[in-house]
Parts: sequence; structure tokens; C-alpha cells
Amino acid sequence: MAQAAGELTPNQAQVLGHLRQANAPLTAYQLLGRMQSDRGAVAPPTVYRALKGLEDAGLIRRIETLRAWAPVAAISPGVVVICDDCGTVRSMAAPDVLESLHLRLAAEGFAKARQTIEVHGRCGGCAEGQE
Amino acid sequence: MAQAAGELTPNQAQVLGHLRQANAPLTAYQLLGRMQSDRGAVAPPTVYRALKGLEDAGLIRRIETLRAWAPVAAISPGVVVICDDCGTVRSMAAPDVLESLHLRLAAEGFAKARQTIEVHGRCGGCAEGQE
DNA sequence: TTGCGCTATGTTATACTATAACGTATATCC
DNA sequence: GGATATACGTTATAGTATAACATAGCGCAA
Repeated sequence: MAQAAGELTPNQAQVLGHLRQANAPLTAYQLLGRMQSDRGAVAPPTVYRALKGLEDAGLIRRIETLRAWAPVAAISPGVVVICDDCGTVRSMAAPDVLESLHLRLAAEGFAKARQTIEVHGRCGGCAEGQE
Repeated sequence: MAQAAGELTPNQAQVLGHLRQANAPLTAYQLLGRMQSDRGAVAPPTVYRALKGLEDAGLIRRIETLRAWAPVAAISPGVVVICDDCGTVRSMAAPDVLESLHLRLAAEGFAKARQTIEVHGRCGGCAEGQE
């Protein structure tokens, strides 16, 4: 069952489908529950392996501050913006911010490999609706 | 045993002591182990309550990407810089980065409440030592 | 075509992280 | 002294993640 590069395995496709359908990040065990509803017996490693594959492929990422997983647009790495009211997450490109961070750190001899930037707050929609 | 503002409880002081002695973040259960070595029976809630108090006091923070806890200088909130070689963590003020993020988001109607910025890489010391 | 190696998946068990819920003691304030 | 509040102890359990081993299908080479 060797897999062509760029193709998703059935488990990966199923997990990605659930994440894309949800309008907020899902925890691994929420995903596990949905897969069990779909298919009956599924164990945690099935979910975690699919998550790892999707993450390696750049299709999802773990939202560290939520301990949950979300699909990301291809512009990742960037800034993850989380509305604490409606739970939605989106990723935002911010090359200026990354560049400025990179320079700051390089000046001190620190070689940046990767960064996690997660912003919490309230999105425009929620601010309007509830003023 | 009501506690004066600005004072630490004995548990908090002990946890903070261990975190400050360590040269890298400690997980809650590493702390638990050290407290048990010090005192015998200690249960997880003791550690987590102390961590919560210290975090509320701005003396420590959870390093989300490591699931571990580290003392921070008072300049927090800022950027957490983590060397993946030696494990050391330090917090760096970065008002320009935060400001630029804030403006970006405000322009879209997003009200930023708090952010987590964690950078992984290799510090100058480790780069030298191992070239 | 048979045997080998590779990848994906299944399965069982366990490790690691965090909190709920309830009980006890001490301090403070009136 | 009784009411209240805070810190801490204790037991149990919830929630997150991975180790280790088993199975099955595919591609390929001898």
C-alpha cells in the first residue's frame, strides 16, 4: 500500500475531511470520536499517525495553546489568529513580523529554525454581533 | 493562611525555586518528582496550584511548545526563545513585533487579547561549541 | 512466482499532562 | 466566637500522546 508522493492515505483523508468541515480546531480525541462514529473501532494511534502525516505535508497544524488541530492554508508558516468567542482559527501571512524577529535574533547569534505565533482575541464578526 | 499580596506561599516558593535552579523548563511531573524528593508525598494538584499562582503573578509561564514551565523575567509578555540544543529558554522583549502584529490585526477588526510567540533554534553558545 | 522489503494500518497497553471534587486547617475580620 | 476566605491535602479521574508489536497489501527483483 505504498503511497505516491502528494497523495493522502484513507485515514489522512478522513481526518483532514473532519478538520475542514469543522469551523474550529478539533482535539485528537474529538477526531477519534468522529472516526468511530464513521467506522466503529478506531484507536488513538490511527488518529495521531494521520495527524502526523498531514502535519508533515503542511496541511494542518497543532494549535499549541488549544491542544487541538486545525487545517491551514498553504501560506503557513505564519501567524495563527484565534477568536476566543466563536473559536475560529485562521492563519495569516506576516513576513514582516517574521523577518523582524529573524533579524533581532540573528543579531544575537541565535539561529531561528521555526516559530509558533498564536494570537488570541476577538474577531470582527463577534465584536459586531455582541458589541 | 491568607496570603499577603506579593508574597508567595511555601509551595509556590518551592516550585519557583526548582524552576530557577533548572537551566531549562521543567514539566509539571518533573517538578512533582523534585518536590517528592524534598518532602515525600506530594500530589499533582499541589504542583498545578502552585504553577497557577506563579503564572498569575507573572513569575513563570508555560512553554506551550514544550508542555513545560519556565521562570520569566518581568518583561513578559514577549517572545520566548528556546535553544533546542541546550534547552535553555529566555524571554525577549519585542515591542516592535507586538506592535506590528497588533496593528495588522486591528486593521481587520480583530481585537488582540494575548499572544504566544515561541521561537525554536540554536543559540550562539551552542553554535560555537559544536560548529 | 516466490520471497523480500516497504508502507499503512490495526491492536494493546501504557506514559504523560491536567483537573474535578471534597476534606481539613489556619488566618482574619466583625 | 462564629463566619468567611485561602491554602493545602487527598483521591480519583479526565484528557493527550506514544511505545511496541502484529497484520496485510503492494512492488520488485531473483
